[in-house]
Amino acid sequence: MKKRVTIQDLAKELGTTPSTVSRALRNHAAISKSMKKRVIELAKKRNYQVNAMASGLRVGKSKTIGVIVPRINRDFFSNVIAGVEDISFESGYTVVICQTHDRFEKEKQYINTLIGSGVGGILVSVSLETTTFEHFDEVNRLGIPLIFFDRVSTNSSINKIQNNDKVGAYKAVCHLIDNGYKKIAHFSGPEHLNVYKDRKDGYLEALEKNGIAINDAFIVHHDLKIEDGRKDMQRLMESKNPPDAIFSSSDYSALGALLYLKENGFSVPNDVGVVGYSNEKFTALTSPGLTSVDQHGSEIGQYAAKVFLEEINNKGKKVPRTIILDPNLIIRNSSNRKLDK
Amino acid sequence: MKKRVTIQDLAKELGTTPSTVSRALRNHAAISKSMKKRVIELAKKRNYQVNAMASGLRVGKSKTIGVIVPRINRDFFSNVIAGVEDISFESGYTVVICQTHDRFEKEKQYINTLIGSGVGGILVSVSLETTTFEHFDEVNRLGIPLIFFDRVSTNSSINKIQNNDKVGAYKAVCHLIDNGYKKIAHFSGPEHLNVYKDRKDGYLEALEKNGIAINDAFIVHHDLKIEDGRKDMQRLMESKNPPDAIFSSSDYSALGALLYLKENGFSVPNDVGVVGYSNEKFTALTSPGLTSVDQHGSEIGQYAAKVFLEEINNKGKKVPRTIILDPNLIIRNSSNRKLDK
DNA sequence: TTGAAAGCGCTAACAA
DNA sequence: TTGTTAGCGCTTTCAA
Repeated sequence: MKKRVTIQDLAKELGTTPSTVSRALRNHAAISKSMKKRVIELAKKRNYQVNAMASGLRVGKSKTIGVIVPRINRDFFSNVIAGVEDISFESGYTVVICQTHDRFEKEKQYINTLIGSGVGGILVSVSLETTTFEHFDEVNRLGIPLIFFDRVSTNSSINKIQNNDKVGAYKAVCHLIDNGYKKIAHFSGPEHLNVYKDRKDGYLEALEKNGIAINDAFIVHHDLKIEDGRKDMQRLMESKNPPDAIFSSSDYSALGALLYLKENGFSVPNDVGVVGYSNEKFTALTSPGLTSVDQHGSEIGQYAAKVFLEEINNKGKKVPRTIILDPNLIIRNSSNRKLDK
Repeated sequence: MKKRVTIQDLAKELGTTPSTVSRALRNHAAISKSMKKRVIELAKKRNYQVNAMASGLRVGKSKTIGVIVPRINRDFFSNVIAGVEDISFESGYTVVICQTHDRFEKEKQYINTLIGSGVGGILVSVSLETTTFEHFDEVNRLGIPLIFFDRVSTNSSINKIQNNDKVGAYKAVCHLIDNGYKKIAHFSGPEHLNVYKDRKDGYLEALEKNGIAINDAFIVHHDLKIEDGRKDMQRLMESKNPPDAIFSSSDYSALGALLYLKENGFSVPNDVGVVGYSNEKFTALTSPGLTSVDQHGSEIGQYAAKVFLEEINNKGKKVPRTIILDPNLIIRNSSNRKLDK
């Protein structure tokens, strides 16, 4: 169990000093070509690996980006992460992935851990349970670049990368209306999260614009899990006035609804239309395929990383950026009804 | 943009020294109760966060575990990660997740980055492209605990947590035979990976034990993606001697096969039976549901983290552990044929 | 173009 | 039970 090779070891072996080696390794302008060559060759030969803790301690931060997401096994978030990795890799940043499992406490802990580990910046999509944002104060106080994506803080003076969820929902509901559905219910999540609020607004606007009265009984708030969708679909279908379509803010509760309907003899899309949100991979595999809204995960991740790099480069200047993408409706058979004219 | 609070700040404010504060924060036995109380209270009040870079530099390593997986959006791997998080969290370790996207180069880079960042240990499931293991030499040389899981090195003197893939495959193929399938083809991955080799061995053994001749044309090696499964299923079905069932080492290529069959008028399971591997969530959602083999992702992750913690505690003593779990066959309709007697 | 020296924040051996 | 001191490996200012 030998010790790791340090800059000192290299300097000694080359008959020079740590500062020169350090500069050579980082391609400093003042170092001669020949010295750089010697240093880099020896470093490779000795399998030298820069000690990120020492370097980070010295410069006050490390070359890592922390990404905090609710869950990594959602296609949207894993696409975001891949997008972040693409961009940050080119600039020599390592991505540290943290999943909160939608718990507020976990989110706070990760923020503190990331601060403590000296991350260069933090990209975050907040947990379902997050209603307050004081835990980000310290990040700002320390001047650590902070970029929200998807589920963002309502504070306007922050960096955020979002989908236009209202437009996504609007497109989805108009599509249902175009297919002849008139009694469209909606599964929504906690309203303190912008994404669910905006999708609900899109739903409401689509109904209004098309002259369809809003029925409060058709608006259901739950945690958007498969079982939530199943249970609430059952409740709605067993009610006196059942809906003829469901627009869910999540593919998961849409899936629950779809499963309930199929298991109970309803035809989808003929009896009931179903539309989800996020375009999870499984939406292409259900029978019928589940219409959904694609959120450009990879692009969101790339933008988030780019905004981070901008912040790093314009250090000092604070010009919060907001980037909003228009999501795409992906039409599958769960909502594609043959209209009987 | 104020500086972060340090141990020195706390010491000054309390009229004591950094070492006392440091010890109090880590609950050192020699510090009085009253001092601990004062320190901890002030730390909380000032929102003190230990500087992991300074601490790590001092003790030679950080309280993080690096987990390297091929992809985070596979249910198996995200379950493993959740398992690792469960255990390591209790011991104050942070989990750093790295995905190689099945690239050897990425794997090497992450190993070096993790070494450089001073991780306490590394848990790894190697990439599809990994055929050599020299990139782990430095990890061992530095005495950093290294635990392989699922896709492991063939070296015997290492820690590894695995499923018994041979048994999993054996169960799957026997199940097909029990359902009357006689011409069972197999999709396999690169043979240098233990998991694919073992699953193939299980497949071969099941055929032999049941007196079914092995047909080399039924054994297909590819990259196990959806498109691979689709293409090779087409090739097999269009051949002179098509199979009546497929056992795939991956749910993804099994899905490809299933889609091809459905799109081309074959009945699954009546004409052709299909069994996959890994019990991805989507296997419950296809029509028919895809029979698959569950690999206990969460348990694997928990064991891996536990073995890591053991290594840390028995520092010096090297007693490589091997833990092998028996996977479960999850029977769904893609292989559940009504036998016509 | 290179070197000397200081110090980032923390921990631990040794001292009191 | 607490304090003093040195130093982990690196970067950077200042000097040469």
